[in-house]
Amino acid sequence: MERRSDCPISFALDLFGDRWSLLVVRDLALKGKHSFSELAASDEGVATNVLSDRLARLEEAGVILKSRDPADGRRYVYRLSGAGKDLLPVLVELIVWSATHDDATAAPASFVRAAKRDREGLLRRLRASLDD
Amino acid sequence: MERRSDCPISFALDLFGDRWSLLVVRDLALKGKHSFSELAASDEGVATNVLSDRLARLEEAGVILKSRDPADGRRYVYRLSGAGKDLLPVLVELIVWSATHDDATAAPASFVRAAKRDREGLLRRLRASLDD
DNA sequence: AATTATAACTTGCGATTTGCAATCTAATTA
DNA sequence: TAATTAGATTGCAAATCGCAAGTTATAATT
Repeated sequence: MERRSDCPISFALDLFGDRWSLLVVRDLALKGKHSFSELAASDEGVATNVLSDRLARLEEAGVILKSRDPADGRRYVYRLSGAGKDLLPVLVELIVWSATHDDATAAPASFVRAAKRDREGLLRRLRASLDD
Repeated sequence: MERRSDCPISFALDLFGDRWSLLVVRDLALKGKHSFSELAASDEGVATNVLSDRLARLEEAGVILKSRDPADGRRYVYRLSGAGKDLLPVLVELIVWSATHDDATAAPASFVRAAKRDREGLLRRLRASLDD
């Protein structure tokens, strides 16, 4: 992907400005998914070629790490890198925005409340849950 | 656009999960642009048909407001709605992420510093600058 | 050992979306 | 009234999409 300008927002959109990349990050960050087949089974129904492409892009961009599953050689384990974990604040803000402006959203009320009242604490807890 | 699931992140991506929508929001929120031709002149070089489509989508979604320019009947004035202004935190987090993980980014250091040290204050100031 | 099943891709293909250039309409200016 | 400008539309090649089928490697079953 060619970088379109030196704008930081443009840079971020060059990496994950599409309808799928941040869903992969969401599943790794918030849903405890780690394998291709788990990621492929999302509610939104990613096509496997698209998932494969996004995983490769995100790995290339240093957002996710890919390693073999020591327990099953057919599997790979996908997890967030440091840069990937740093996307947690972005995810949280997207959740808050949708929870505020979309009536039909399924964001847990407790999550949204925590995001508004104790953002730092929530982020710390989310980060900690990824680090073990 | 058909909604893919009831997930709040998915909902947000259905609205602006592409390479251009948030650049339009950026230009309205942070660059003081208000007309089609100003938006079309962005560094990233949007095609006018794409810009036209994104403006229509964002207006339909209630993120931007479109009104005639009282001073020039050929022009329209585009500005952020309340929901659009609520995207400021998302933009800020994207800027912080890119500033942290992209060496070539052009994010003003003072902006990034403010975002990290006094997030609430920065958001308040940005919001205030949009409300007049 | 041979077969069957599973995980992660990859390929093929029609349909949609994109970017770019060339219009087009309406309003303004000369 | 002629030329210019703003915003949007159209045509078309190229890229990307979703879906289904195929491929390769590993694991489980018989």
